[in-house]
Amino acid sequence: MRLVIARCSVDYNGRLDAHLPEANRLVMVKADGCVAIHADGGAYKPLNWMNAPNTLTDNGDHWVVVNPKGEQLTIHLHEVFTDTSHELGDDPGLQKDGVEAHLQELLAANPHTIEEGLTLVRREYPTAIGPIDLVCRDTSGQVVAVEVKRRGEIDGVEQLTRYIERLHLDSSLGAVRGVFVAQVVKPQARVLAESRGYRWVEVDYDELRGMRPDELRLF
Amino acid sequence: MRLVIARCSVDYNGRLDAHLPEANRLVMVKADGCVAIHADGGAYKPLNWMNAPNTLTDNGDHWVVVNPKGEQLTIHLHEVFTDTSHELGDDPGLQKDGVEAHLQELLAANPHTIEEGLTLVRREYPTAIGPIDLVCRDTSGQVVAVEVKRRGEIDGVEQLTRYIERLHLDSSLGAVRGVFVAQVVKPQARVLAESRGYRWVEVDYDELRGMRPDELRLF
DNA sequence: GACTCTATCTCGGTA
DNA sequence: TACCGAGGTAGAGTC
Repeated sequence: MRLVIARCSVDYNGRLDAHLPEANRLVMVKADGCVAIHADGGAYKPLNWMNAPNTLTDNGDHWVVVNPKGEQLTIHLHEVFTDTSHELGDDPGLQKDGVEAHLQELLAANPHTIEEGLTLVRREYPTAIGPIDLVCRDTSGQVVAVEVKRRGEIDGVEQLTRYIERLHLDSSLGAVRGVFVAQVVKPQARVLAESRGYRWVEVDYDELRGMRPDELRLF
Repeated sequence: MRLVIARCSVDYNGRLDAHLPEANRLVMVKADGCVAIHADGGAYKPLNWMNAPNTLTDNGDHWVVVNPKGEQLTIHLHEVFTDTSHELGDDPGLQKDGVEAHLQELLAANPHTIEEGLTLVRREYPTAIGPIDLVCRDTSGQVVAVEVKRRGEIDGVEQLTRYIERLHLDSSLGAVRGVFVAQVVKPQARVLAESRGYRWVEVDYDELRGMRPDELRLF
């Protein structure tokens, strides 16, 4: 990793055009070739960047970084304060817990928390346009398509709509009902879900995590 | 900006739980307090981070960063290789050109480029499910809902569909027609737009930019 | 390679 | 502040 502290100006021409006036910044070049220009604030996102794969040409007072798509980043170095390099080696990577996949697992193990009497038919039910998070049956035997989100927003309802359209093509399933499940369902998503005739349900992640899968046998 | 190169391990507990095993990395602390841990690869995104506002407690061999929401980042420093600080000062910020907002402005000033005789009723027309980019009237007086995208893809057509559904609830507007506008309309989006009965139009950004708003008086 | 969907998305705007 | 939509979204997984 190469770290350059410099007074610089930057131009990006690619998916859009962007310009950075002259100022002091950090230019970071990683081992995989990707380049990022950081100001001394503004979260983790750099002001400008170019991801790998790319080619960096060092012309002394300015660097030109181009990628195979023809996007171009030009860094003018007006004054270099420090320029250091460090060997970091490979990274073992991040271990995550608590993302949507986990929520979906918990709900698959406890479908009654979505709706009393609901039983799981299949998780990741395959369709031509992608897998449906959960397919269940209710107490009356009707098929219920469930879309799970961590945060329930409008495009999740669109997703559910596409899946239900798809299931309706399969006449063997009969009428299919939709349920939209999330930790939080946003107002706009509620309106849209209701207008499409879907129930929406908010679930508590921590409560679910505390449950044993066999709790459903109590019902 | 403080830059620490160190062998470290990291734990994040907040919106999810995440753990980074011991390895050599860059720890970046910006003037606004935000912290980012970078490996020597993997684009510009850090492995772990904590945005401002937060408070950093330096306990020597480990740092604890907490934010007002109760999220917590713990950085264990097993071996520090370098630890440098740099005064960068404020950044003038990025100037962007060519984003959707700009395209929408240009089209609002020149609705006739979407369709001859079209006149603007309102930009960012409010509905319960979000604002419609442009609402216009055509020469026959019919209301036309316009969705503007930089890149015309399928979800833009879905968005337009939702808006038109919504406008149909308002009987005072009469029948509403839809037009999908983008610099490039992808094949799948064309098909979907046509099947829903919407026109789609590709516009030239550079040409629009060269226009004066008063050009529409010529028509 | 193209498509789909998640994300500690980030970021900016607005009510 | 919360909510909503755009993004040079990036990145992972699947087909």
